[in-house]
Amino acid sequence: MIVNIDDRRYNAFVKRSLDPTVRILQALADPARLSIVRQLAAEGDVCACDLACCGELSQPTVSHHLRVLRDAGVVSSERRGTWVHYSLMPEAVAQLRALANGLEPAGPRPASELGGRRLRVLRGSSPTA
Amino acid sequence: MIVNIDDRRYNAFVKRSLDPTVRILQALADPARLSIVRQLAAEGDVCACDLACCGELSQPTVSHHLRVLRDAGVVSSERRGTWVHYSLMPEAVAQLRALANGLEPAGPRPASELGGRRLRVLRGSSPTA
DNA sequence: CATCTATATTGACAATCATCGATATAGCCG
DNA sequence: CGGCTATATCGATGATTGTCAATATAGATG
Repeated sequence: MIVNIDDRRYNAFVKRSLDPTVRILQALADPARLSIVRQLAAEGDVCACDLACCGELSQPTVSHHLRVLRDAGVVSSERRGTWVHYSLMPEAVAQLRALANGLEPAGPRPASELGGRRLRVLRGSSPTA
Repeated sequence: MIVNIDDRRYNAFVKRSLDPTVRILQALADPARLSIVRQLAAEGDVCACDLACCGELSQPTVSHHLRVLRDAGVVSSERRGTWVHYSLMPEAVAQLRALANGLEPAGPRPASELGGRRLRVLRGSSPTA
């Protein structure tokens, strides 16, 4: 495979598309989409035509947001006749909760435990000292 | 104030910048920034020069990400001599946890309870019927 | 089949973003 | 002061995104 971009950009690209937690966060990081997700959480199973954000955004835009959410695994869709009903995927919520848990007060620990390395060897004393 | 954009775009703009939860999600929705935040959660108080992502990204890019995180209230910074130490803000984690809690299994409820409205009045039977 | 409604797709466009190199600022030390 | 290190800012650039109007698709119904 021949790629015309340098390794840094390529690594950033791969990283961006692969981490499922980042995919979920990206899907939620929009006011309209977060609003949709909140409504789905509150009402459980909502027809696309009943989404509140429809009042502010055009129909194609809402459809686009729903696709982003589905592609990220945040919502699932089911066709019922003419209508399409959307619901929140519990796995996505679990993933979000897991993230919040993982960010919880691990508290400061001596850096020596963690084997951290820095860019260059420093002359003076370590900043952690 | 004279604005040259239509109301929809303006509302979207206002919404985007105001909701603090969205601001936090936007800050976290990047592989490099999530990696930084995870390292801060694990190590508690990290000098910028000890951030692992420094190995993959240029120094200005890391600095940019740290600014985004600080502007969103996700991290705080403290200068110690030559170095700047970053740490996670507990309020941001709490906000994330609150979001996950709010998205928890509210379960399906009859739409009539919620007073939902739809775009147009339908001819046939309601999709929720 | 014809028509209507709900939803999705396409194509375009402006805005935002992630990234970098170059450069500036700030603190340490000899 | 002068050089060195750590960090921030600037300016540019290519990629991504949010939005819309126009159009297409799909199911129901007459």
